Amino acid sequence: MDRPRLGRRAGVPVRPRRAPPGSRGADARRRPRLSLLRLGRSSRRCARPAQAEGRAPRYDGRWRDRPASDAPEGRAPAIRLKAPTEGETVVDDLVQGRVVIPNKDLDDLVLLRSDGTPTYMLAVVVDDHDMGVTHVIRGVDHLTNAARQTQIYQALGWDVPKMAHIPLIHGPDGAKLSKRHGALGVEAYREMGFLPAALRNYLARLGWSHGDDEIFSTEQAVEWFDIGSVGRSAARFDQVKLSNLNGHYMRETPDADLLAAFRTALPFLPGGEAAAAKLDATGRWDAFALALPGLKERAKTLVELLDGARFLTDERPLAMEPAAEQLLTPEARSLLAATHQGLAALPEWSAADAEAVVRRVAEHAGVKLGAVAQPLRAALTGRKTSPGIFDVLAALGREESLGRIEDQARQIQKV
RNA sequence: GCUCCCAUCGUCUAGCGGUCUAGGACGUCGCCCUCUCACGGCGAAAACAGGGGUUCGAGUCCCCUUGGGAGCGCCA
Repeated sequence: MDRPRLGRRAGVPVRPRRAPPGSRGADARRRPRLSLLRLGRSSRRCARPAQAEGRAPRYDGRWRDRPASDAPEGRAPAIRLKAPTEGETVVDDLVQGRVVIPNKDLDDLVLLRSDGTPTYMLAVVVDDHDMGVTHVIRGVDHLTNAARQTQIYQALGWDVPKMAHIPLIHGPDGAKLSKRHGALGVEAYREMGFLPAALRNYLARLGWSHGDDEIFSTEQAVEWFDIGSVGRSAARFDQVKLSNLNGHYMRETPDADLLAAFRTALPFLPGGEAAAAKLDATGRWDAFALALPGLKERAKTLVELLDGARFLTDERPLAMEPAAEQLLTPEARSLLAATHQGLAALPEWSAADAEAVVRRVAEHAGVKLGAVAQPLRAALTGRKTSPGIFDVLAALGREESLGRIEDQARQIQKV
């Protein structure tokens, strides 16, 4: 099989940074191969003359061509690669194309520290070679490293694996993604209520495309993906678009599956623990399941879903949002009283039957449906917006619904 | 400073010399649907960074400018 073998992700160490001197790891890694290298050695202090001018410090090669016998006594030297000074090093990159770096700009990198432990550059090369890694895919920030590592491969006489350096993702403001600019771990996206499939879909589309396809499953992405169609320019992370995509996924996910996803994500959502406890204690999960179709239509994230479902666990008497309070005029309250009467007489409790009652109340009063539905929404949810009011009625159930309506209708007397 | 990379609507992108009066998606703005908010439907505004070439013909190829980005540790 010609399956690509990928090594560690860039930046993720596979072993302790510094293996204890004499440990197997460090030793095994430096003993046999280094004899193959053309080595330079260096003094401990590397000159940093140009720092003040803003130029990066480079090894000046002071020990490069001197015999080992010249080395000062009692000083542990670092071992550097004796890199070519002429010509150029070529990285044939699957994404970046043919990248040519002049050798004069690459200095002799350290292979072994003065304490004998290998550096990242050496370790990666040796490791990848030992593991039979065929493809190295990482961010463009490693492009220069690719050239340096290529030099090590060449010095060792090993085949260079295929390289692909993909663009970095930038923040919404165009600055590079940093801790301050939204560089977050996956857990953060879970806490924000994003579905894994939606996040994968969004991320896949960043810097890569398959014609005009915007929404595709992970399986399709795997099938379609082609490293060659990865672009070379950096993309900005757009959380609004992620949200839109997530909303799409929520709507498309079958209720049972979404419910399961919600339950597993709940402990990670802000206030989720408390909400879960409440849902468990009040036995309102059934109501939640009933309301889910209407709820998911209105939510872009699981966090919004949770918020939308709050009316299910709120307890009587409901706290009214100011906007909802305004809906409850004296006229509205008397309409609620009439609605309560009609609803209470219902032999069956269903969304359809409730709708018939409410429409009849509106008709008799000579008002539009909204004039009854809006106050009803306020009474039932304490808010100005919610899923369809008949679905709310159905989800809440007869007893709770009538109780909440009564709470508000009753206040007519007080006015 | 040196080296390398990038450049199409606000954003993600399609485009791989003629099919581009530049397509799609998110966002924005209208209209419709409607018990609210959403969803959905319809429609609109919105881009080839600038300048030189090459070519019968350039968003597509080359060069320069400008603007972004990355790298330049005995860090990974």
